[in-house]
Amino acid sequence: MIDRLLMKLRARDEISADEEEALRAAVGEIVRHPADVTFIPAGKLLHSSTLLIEGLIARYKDLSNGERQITELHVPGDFADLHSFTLKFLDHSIMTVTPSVIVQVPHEKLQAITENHPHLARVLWFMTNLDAAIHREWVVSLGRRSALKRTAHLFCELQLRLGIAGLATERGYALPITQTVLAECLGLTSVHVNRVLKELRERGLVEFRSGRVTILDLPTLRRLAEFDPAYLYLDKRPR
Amino acid sequence: MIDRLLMKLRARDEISADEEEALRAAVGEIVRHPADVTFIPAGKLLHSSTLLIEGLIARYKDLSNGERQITELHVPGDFADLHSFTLKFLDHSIMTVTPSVIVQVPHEKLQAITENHPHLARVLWFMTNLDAAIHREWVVSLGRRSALKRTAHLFCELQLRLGIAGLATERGYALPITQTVLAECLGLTSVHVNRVLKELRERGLVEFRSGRVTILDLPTLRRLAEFDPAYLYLDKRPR
DNA sequence: CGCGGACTTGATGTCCCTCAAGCCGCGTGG
DNA sequence: CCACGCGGCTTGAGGGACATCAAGTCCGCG
Repeated sequence: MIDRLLMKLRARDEISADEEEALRAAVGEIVRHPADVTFIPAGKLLHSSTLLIEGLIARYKDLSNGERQITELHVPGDFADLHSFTLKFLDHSIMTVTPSVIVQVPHEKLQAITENHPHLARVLWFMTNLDAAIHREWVVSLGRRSALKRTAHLFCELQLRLGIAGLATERGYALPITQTVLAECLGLTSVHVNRVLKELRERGLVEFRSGRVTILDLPTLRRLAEFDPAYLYLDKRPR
Repeated sequence: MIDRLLMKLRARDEISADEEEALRAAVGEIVRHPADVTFIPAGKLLHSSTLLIEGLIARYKDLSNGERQITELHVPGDFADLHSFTLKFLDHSIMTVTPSVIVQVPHEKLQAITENHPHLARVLWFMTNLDAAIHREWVVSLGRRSALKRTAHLFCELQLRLGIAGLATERGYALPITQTVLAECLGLTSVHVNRVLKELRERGLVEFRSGRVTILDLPTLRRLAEFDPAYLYLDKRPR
């Protein structure tokens, strides 16, 4: 059940059998949500963190004019709100993008981990810092990259992150989301996302159709996006 | 020396005398840097974290065309790279924006804190999560707010964050940076920042001149920016 | 006194938004 | 079985926000 989490962690650091056991012992029962459900509203007091097992979920903020900005897209193996352990409530909401399977990890179990497994605690801290690194890359994309490069960059990021979880190859991956959701990630309108997707397709770089990303030319796609995976910290050194 | 850090922490949680002592014992010697110096380049292996005592420093990423995006602006009392404790190296660089005074906190001292002061460790973890929350708000600004609102929002954010450190009032604060640096925070050109500043001034909301932000009408400024300070977590509850 | 960096302003250009229409696939119900 | 509605996708025309290019001003400093 926590296999994808372990894959994600072990892509960055050693996790002992003992630590693995501690993680397994920490997870609660399985919960299923249909698509498009906000299951954690901003500001709500939280007592557990959400580990995504299957599906796609998004962190987002609403604006007064009804627009929405997604601040991070989560893939299986991600903690969607590990940071709620120290924050207690969130400044943003969390919704399912596709039908999803999650498990809850009570904060008291996390607390126990911080007390009994200092290295694992550091790894968990690292995971929240990894989210922050992803945020920073999105800041750069939104601030300085054109719509085309920004979209290409997101496809590159998801290819790597899903790849770690065993859910993507160099050829592509399932991404069953609408162009509107994509637009909410990219700070664009769905109309413009549509035009950008057309151009990426016509350039022979990547195709996004019927819930699937098909990568046609990864090297060129990465060059276009100026994609440097360093921010995903996919090296293995002690944390 | 770490007074502003303590102010920042105590705006969010109780810090015991014991914990205060542990923090004081952790800081190394004082270092001074002139303005506009990158003292932590991206990718460099780090063995200590940087606490800003005086001045302004920025986290930023360079792009291939020579442009730059600042991902966070740090004020006195902020750790600029507390996250390097778990990341080991950074995905971005850190530079001084104004002449600055910093102290280094060796990672081994942070490690000792995590082992001997679990609550303080949680507070430090919280601090890195607070940075992530600020990143998210910048994502929202860059993705969905107009240049005018975005600029107003940044002035509101800095007013609060500097206020906690005792460096701002409701009337304004020192911000000795150029319009170009402001533009690098806001994902704009300095030319357009200039026009935006003019409009904010003419609307009677805020004035930015000769290194100082003078707030003329804080309530209206906040309303324009749709500024909701929840993301700065300025309530006091146990972490 | 002259130089350079920061700021300011105007003219023009472009990227992306807005508005609008049409299409397609799918589920629902007569 | 087809009509219809609806959400998602697609495309065109026009507009607006911000970028680019280009001067020119202001001011501190050697």
